[in-house]
Amino acid sequence: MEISSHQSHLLQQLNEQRRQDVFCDCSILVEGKVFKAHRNVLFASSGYFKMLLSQSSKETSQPATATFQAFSPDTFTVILDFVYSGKLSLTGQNVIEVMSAASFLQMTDVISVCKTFIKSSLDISEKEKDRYFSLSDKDTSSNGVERPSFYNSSWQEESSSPRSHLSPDQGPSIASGKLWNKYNYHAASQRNTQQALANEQRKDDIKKTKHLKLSQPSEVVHLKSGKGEARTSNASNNVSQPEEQVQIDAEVDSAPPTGYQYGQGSDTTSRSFPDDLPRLRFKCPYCTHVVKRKADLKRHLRCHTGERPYPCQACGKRFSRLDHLSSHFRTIHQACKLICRKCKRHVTDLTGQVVQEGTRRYRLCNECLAEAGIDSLPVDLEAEQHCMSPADGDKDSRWHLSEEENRSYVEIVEDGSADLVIKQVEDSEEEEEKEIKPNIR
DNA sequence: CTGGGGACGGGGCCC
DNA sequence: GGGGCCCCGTCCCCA
Repeated sequence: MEISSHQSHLLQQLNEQRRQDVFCDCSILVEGKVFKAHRNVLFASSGYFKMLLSQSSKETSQPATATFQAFSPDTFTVILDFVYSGKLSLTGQNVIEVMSAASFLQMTDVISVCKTFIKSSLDISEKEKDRYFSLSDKDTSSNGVERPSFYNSSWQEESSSPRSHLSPDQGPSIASGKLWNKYNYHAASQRNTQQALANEQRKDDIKKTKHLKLSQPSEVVHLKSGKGEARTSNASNNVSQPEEQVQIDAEVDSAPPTGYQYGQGSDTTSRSFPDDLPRLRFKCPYCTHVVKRKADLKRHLRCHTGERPYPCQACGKRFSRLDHLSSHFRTIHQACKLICRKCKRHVTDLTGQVVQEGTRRYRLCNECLAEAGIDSLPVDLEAEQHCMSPADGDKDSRWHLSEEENRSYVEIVEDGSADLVIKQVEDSEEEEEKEIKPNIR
């Protein structure tokens, strides 16, 4: 017979004990603020504490102490409240730091919840989501491509040293292995619930995976994109992880590095920062990347979550960043490069024309145009209309041309290629920008 | 095999 | 502080 209320009652009691400092045998110092807790509870809730406390378990007579300055007391309050109540008080303001702290403390459940929170908070209109998902649905069943896992190494890098002497074969400690499996489970289930990624995404993922497998910089530590991920993929080869971590942090905390220790040497229980260390960094919970601004982290997180909130209205391709979309749009659909695609010569409005191929546009100089013999072909408005339609057929996301632009069109369709259209260059590029930009959001 | 084009991630700057 | 934009480096694909 099972009494369902027992667990919550027990947790309530423990929480009560914590509040009243009864039987608390553990102190956590976060930026000067002391939190009291029970080592049993911490041990059961956090991979970090599990490691930490198992390390100091021999000295149970001594009250355990941990010091953190990697996150704020407010953040730790949220974490600790979760530990003792199962309730996570997330807000748009604290989610990044809570996730970062959870990552440090190896609390995969919290990370998962934060992830979900961030996903749902990302500024994606429902319409776009629907579009995205309808695109993705086609491919859901076949989306068997495993996305690279980044947390594994993050764990190992952040698991400050007690187990770092393990040989690569041994992999993470038993505890971490557990966590890792659990995390995989979450990641997989989340992937299912958040819908599969579109074809394009899959392709990118495959690319990433390939990339990860190819890159094996085992010693050099970079904070650059790709490298960090590559390193994370190389988790089995992590004998030098602690050193890397130190190097990363030294690099990250460009402010006086002296006195800043993180997971090295025997002092695994504390991280000492200079008091005046500027808190100008946001650590990615998935990899070792650290950025200066929260907005940059938000941007960076998309490369892990696969979020692509910016669809190209012309071809349907989705981008994780608006500037990449803009760049793509200018390059592919606006023929912004004043270079003849064939002879690579500089072209102007007078010396060249814009050629359209499907939704793609580029420039050709008049000579190459004549050479190609496509200046005497009939106009095919229907084909033009067709190729102007967005790839996914979303009527609301038409990418239109300005009235002026349409007026100035001289569309010529090449024989056998219904998509080839030529437009006389007016080079009202600034106007094009004005006209089209609002649509690319 | 190689070079070009495009995608993409990071950093920095400006507003 | 955040968004937008630009530049740069890297990677991948393809002709």
